[in-house]
Amino acid sequence: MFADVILPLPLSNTFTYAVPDEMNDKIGKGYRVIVPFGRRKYYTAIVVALHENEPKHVETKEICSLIDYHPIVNEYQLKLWEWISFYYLSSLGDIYKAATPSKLRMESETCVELKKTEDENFPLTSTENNIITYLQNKGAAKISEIEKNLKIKNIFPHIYALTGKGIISTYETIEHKFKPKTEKFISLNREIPANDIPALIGKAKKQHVLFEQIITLLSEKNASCISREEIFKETETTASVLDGLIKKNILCQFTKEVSRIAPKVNTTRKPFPLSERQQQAFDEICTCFGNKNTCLLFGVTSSGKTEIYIHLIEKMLLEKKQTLYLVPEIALTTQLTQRLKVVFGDKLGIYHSKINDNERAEIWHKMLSDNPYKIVIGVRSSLFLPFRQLGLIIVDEEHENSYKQQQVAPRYHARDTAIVLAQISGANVLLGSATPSIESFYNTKRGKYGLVILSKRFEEVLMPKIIIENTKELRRKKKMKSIFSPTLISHIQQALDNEEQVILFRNRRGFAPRIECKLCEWTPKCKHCDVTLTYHKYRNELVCHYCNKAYSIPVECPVCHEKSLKFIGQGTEQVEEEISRLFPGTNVARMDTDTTHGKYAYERIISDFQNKKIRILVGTQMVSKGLDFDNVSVVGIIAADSLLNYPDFRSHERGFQLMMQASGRAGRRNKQGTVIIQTTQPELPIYQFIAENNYEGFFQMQLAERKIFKYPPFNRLISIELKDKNEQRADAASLYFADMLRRSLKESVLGPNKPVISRIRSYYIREILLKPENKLSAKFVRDCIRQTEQRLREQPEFRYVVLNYNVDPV
DNA sequence: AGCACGCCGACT
DNA sequence: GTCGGCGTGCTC
Repeated sequence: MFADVILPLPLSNTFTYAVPDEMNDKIGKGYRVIVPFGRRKYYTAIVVALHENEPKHVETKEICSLIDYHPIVNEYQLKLWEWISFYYLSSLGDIYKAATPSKLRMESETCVELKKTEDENFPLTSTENNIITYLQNKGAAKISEIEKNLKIKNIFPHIYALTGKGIISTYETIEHKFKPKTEKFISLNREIPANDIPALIGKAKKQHVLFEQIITLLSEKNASCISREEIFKETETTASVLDGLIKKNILCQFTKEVSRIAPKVNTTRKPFPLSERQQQAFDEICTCFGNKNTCLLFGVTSSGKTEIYIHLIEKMLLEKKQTLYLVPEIALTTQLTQRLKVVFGDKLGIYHSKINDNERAEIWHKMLSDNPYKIVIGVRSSLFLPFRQLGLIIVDEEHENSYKQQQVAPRYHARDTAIVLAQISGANVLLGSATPSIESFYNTKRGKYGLVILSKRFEEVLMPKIIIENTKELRRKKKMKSIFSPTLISHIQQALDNEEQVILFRNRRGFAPRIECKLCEWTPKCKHCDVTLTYHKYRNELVCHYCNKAYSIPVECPVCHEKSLKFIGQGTEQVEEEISRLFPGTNVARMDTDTTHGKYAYERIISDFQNKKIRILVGTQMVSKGLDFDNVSVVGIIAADSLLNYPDFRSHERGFQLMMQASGRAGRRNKQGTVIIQTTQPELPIYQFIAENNYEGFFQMQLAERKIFKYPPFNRLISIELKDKNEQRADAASLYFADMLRRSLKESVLGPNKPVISRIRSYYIREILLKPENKLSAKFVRDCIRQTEQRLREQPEFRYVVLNYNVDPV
């Protein structure tokens, strides 16, 4: 028998291995196996097919070992992988890597050991001697470990040389990366009668105290054992006192496997009853699922969407089906998870980027077990978990661009992938948003998705008042004394006087977007990327936001030697500084990627703001996402133009969503909030739509534009990126590619173009944009692309040009 | 992706 | 002469 397997490498094809006879009746689809690949590497592969067709032209190797007794990836998942690979033009290996926790994929490590000591017949180099000394001290060691500890670059030739001389030998080890977590537990020694204990402890006072405390703790918990950690937490004792009792055999210590994901608290409440309007929406959603797969819940901010989700999940539980609740990375806050946790307790699993890999593996195993999570709340990648009985996928904030993986393959969109996963597993999808994406709303218009609307805020909280400030006019009249308009300043003052809070937006981090020479307008750029550098005041450095390289501030202009350089534009840092200057003594905090690096930094800022320790919060888009504050009365958008001026057809959609979401932060019960938008182009229709809270109008305007310019949802979009360190080669390859592609896809091929940022990390980039009409089948378009890729690779000079596809870029 | 192999320039 | 860098090719 032969098995086709997927390897965790960016290779598009599967590889065929011979199944050893003794594995014949144990192996199956979705099982993990260890296979040799290449000269000396072993990988964890996934079996995707079993058959009897011996591959021609290549000799098969044998599978070394079978890891599982049950499939670790089910049929539904493999189907989903296939679809992603096809639709997003990515390799199965990349998908396998993105889908599974790395702890489930062990890899081989070559170890070396000493066979005999030095032989005079062979003189040794100094590096070789170092290796031998290391092995004499350590015994056997992994090659990677020697390489790291002795700081040897490219160690393999040395290892070969030593093997050749017969001094060392090598062997392979495969490490199980996933280790269950263990903790040390303490219990009483039942064999000693309670009466004897005081005598046994003798005159050790602290031990007496501790012993009594442990007895109390055990009876409180009604348990027979307690972890060491907990003893130290609950009492004032030290390890030596505890160990004293263990030594006297009064207490027993043992190791126990514990779960990393076990919930610490487990209180549950019943879901709150729905309001009349919520109940109506709930019923409409259920009816909609009767004849449609997907439904869009269009509900303004704080209209109580979450409570409706909770009731839908409850319904799924009754039907014994699982729910996946997808949220954008940034929105997965303790606020939301706590709210679900109190209702669903340990039926709920949480899956996001900050949990470590051991926890991920544990969640995966739990999903495979007989008692899987009934509900998983998670980010993009939780789509890949092994659900068994998926009934519902909720995609909250469905318009969020962060649902699309952009940087690395597979570049999939979680919302669209969720819809496919639901089709495969017979589930429904509920999309939720206050500002739906143009695509999704269009899909409701043409009847593909159902639509349910919640137009009132929960408990009659008023929609905020929106003021559009013309900063160009104000500047001309010399009324702008800072980066804030007088109206904004007076509103902030008023809010502070009323003990209310303020949020200020600036869609750019750093102090000033760039610096410029006063005389010749020279601007410093990154050496490796084609972008201007951003000035960060607190670090006193210029930083490239593409590759993160930092530069020191130039003393003078290298072109004209002028000594004075000026700052152009304002970033969040400058907004923070200005506000502190204008309102001295007020607590101001800044939230952007620079201030939220630590593990809890983000949470800390949020909770400080909630506890009103912070009065004014300055930040990038981060502050607009999925947070509920009940005391914010003023939201200021400092430079709205910068949201709209991107050379991208989606910039207005994004700007609209961002400003609407930001407005949603303002307002509290019984009091209308105020949103102040500062712009130099108040005449743009988008501002009118925002001020009137008119989504439909904005949607119609966008739709008309997209139709004219052939953008989604009327045409599809695939961006093809070609990269090379040699600019001429990048040019030639992209021209060749575009010409070849035009033969089959004609005028839907645009470019090649030099992108706005045409060089990143020393790679020259060219972009070809494909706008195939909707009537062309996805298969036809992808076949054309794959064929063209093959032609390109047949040209020797283009073999190593880097090629990336981005299907449905956002 | 890794890793080997082969070619080339540059140092003890 | 050998060390280390980089281009090329292959992995069932």
